[in-house]
Amino acid sequence: MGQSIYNTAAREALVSFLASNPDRQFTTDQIFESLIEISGNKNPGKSTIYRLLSKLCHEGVVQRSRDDGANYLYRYIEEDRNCEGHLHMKCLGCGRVYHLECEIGDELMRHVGSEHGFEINSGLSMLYGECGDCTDSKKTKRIKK
Amino acid sequence: MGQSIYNTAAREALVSFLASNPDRQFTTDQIFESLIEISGNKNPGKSTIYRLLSKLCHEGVVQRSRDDGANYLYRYIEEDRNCEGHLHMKCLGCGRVYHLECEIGDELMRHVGSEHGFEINSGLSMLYGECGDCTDSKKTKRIKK
DNA sequence: TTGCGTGCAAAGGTTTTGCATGGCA
DNA sequence: TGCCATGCAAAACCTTTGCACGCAA
Repeated sequence: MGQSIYNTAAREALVSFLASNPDRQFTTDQIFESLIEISGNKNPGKSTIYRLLSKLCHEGVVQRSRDDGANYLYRYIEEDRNCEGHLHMKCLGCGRVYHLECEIGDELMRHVGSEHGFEINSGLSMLYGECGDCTDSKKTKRIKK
Repeated sequence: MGQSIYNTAAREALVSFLASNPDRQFTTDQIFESLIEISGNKNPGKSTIYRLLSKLCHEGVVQRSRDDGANYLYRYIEEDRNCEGHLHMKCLGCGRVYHLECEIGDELMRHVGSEHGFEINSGLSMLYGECGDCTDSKKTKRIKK
């Protein structure tokens, strides 16, 4: 039924790149450029990357999403992490995704479910904002002026 | 400085359609088809719709966003409603957007800000899931079988 | 009458697909 | 050896833009 997966150079390069940045999302262009840096002149072609990303999504290795921006975003899903149960927050400054593994998140989902009749799918939901690192670096810049 | 706005048939048709569904998001294709139904053979062209939607976003009348899906989504912003302060939940079944104007949402944003250093932008954030109406209709269908 | 709005067609950019070849198991 | 993967180019798709004409104010 399911097709077998071949371990090729392109697949390995892509997965290892994404896996080394598990809390970041990348556009396809960012992926292309990064793989050129890593693989040199033997980098995989664009259609290969598109096809691999599509397969990895089906395999549950990678999550595809989209901002308000133009293009798709891909993020590696850590194997030992079940992201189904908690909410995520994405920093609009640096693009990092933070896991809200905290009682307040569960509480919100429970409350919304029981009081408002709305069952939140935490895996698909995303809160956008600015993380502490980015807020701090902005402050630093402001002081420097 | 700012350009003046002309009240044309196309603009009126588009705004009145979106305004009559303030809690729904539409793709451009859905908008095209709806305007054809409403306006008949004198419906506005696609480029006009695209240009109008772009202008309406700048005017703050419409909000543009994107799901995991392929295309842009547009939603009318109710005039008497300030959506900056609260979170939104979108039903994956019917596409409606619900406003979480509730203490628990504020609490989560405060907590995340003070405890995790992450400042949530509520206007851009979206929680996905299934609303009560859709859950109920599923149950009904199940019983009917 | 002025300047914005409109429609058509063409261009632009991203993603997908067809086909012949290459490579893993 | 049998499939799957790859690369190139072409196609498909959504969105934007140029240009001439139409229309609101």
